[in-house]
Amino acid sequence: MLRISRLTDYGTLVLAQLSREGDRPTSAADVASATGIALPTISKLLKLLAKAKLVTSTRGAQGGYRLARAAEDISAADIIDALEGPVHITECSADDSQCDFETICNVGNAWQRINVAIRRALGDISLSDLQRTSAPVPKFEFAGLPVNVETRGQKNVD
Amino acid sequence: MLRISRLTDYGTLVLAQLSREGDRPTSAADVASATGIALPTISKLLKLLAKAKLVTSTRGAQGGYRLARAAEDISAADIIDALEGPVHITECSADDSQCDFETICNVGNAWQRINVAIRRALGDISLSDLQRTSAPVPKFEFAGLPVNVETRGQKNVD
DNA sequence: CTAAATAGGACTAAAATAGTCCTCTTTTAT
DNA sequence: ATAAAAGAGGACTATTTTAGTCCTATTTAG
Repeated sequence: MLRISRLTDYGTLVLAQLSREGDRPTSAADVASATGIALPTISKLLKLLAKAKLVTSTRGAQGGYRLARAAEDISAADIIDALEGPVHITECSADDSQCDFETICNVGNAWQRINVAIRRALGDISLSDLQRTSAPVPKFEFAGLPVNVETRGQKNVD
Repeated sequence: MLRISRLTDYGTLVLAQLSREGDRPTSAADVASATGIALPTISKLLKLLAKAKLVTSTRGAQGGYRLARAAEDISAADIIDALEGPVHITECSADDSQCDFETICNVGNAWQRINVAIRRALGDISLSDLQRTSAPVPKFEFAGLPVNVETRGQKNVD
């Protein structure tokens, strides 16, 4: 649950790689060999990322891709939006959804609001944060009580 | 993305319904008619919720289900765990996973740590919070700056 | 003993996801 | 000019996940 797709995970690797390459265009093939992910998949990812304006492309020989802006200015939410499209935490969070249980549904919009909260938090985490091994992780608060997440030593969080 | 399955959404409705019924056992059929969800589906859900110890069951005539503990003591994370099982935000967050890119992977465990953070936050939201139409929603903080989520007026959060 | 329930699990259908491939266009270098 | 290197765009297939249904066994109240 609360899962990102594998493509999004790969996409993060791809962006991190481009970030390391700096300003020169890097071809999809180079990214593929640097990451170990199959070229067609990399290619697909880069096209999606380009469409989302997270990377810019240069065609032709010596062409390739590079980050459209600094790694600090690309958020986790940007990456997710680019690669997973407009998906909602529940079906009825969609604007045009026809929730059959609307009149019965007693949970109101709580899940949706949780979704908003999560997305906001993800908007504050940058690609460069993701790249740091000891990335600062968002601190959550609920009802005024901060929940410190930095507790380590738990390997499996289920 | 960051999606809960439809079953989890239904499951929340089911639990909310049991919460309203109070202490007397309610049959799957009654929950079905109260929520408008098909009986086989309700039945499946209640079995999963029972296995996860969120509801207790009484067999036989006049039997049914009731909440195993107060709505205040059932968290959003509990519900998700019960209905979605041990799923991780990325494949390599699983304890026993064999990540082929382990040596290359430069994103470290950031996504996993984000996952921990989100789950922690969800652990602090109770079923009774979910039931309140104007449920308090978790307040997220990042790098010391609180992000207030209560901004309304945005219909679609993509 | 019978009817009302849950328990458990097998099974099917539908949908989302991942991954591959093909053809076209653009650009650089010779 | 032209060939080669690259991205653009999209169609297509296979796999996996999810949702939903159904059947049979077991338990318990009356």
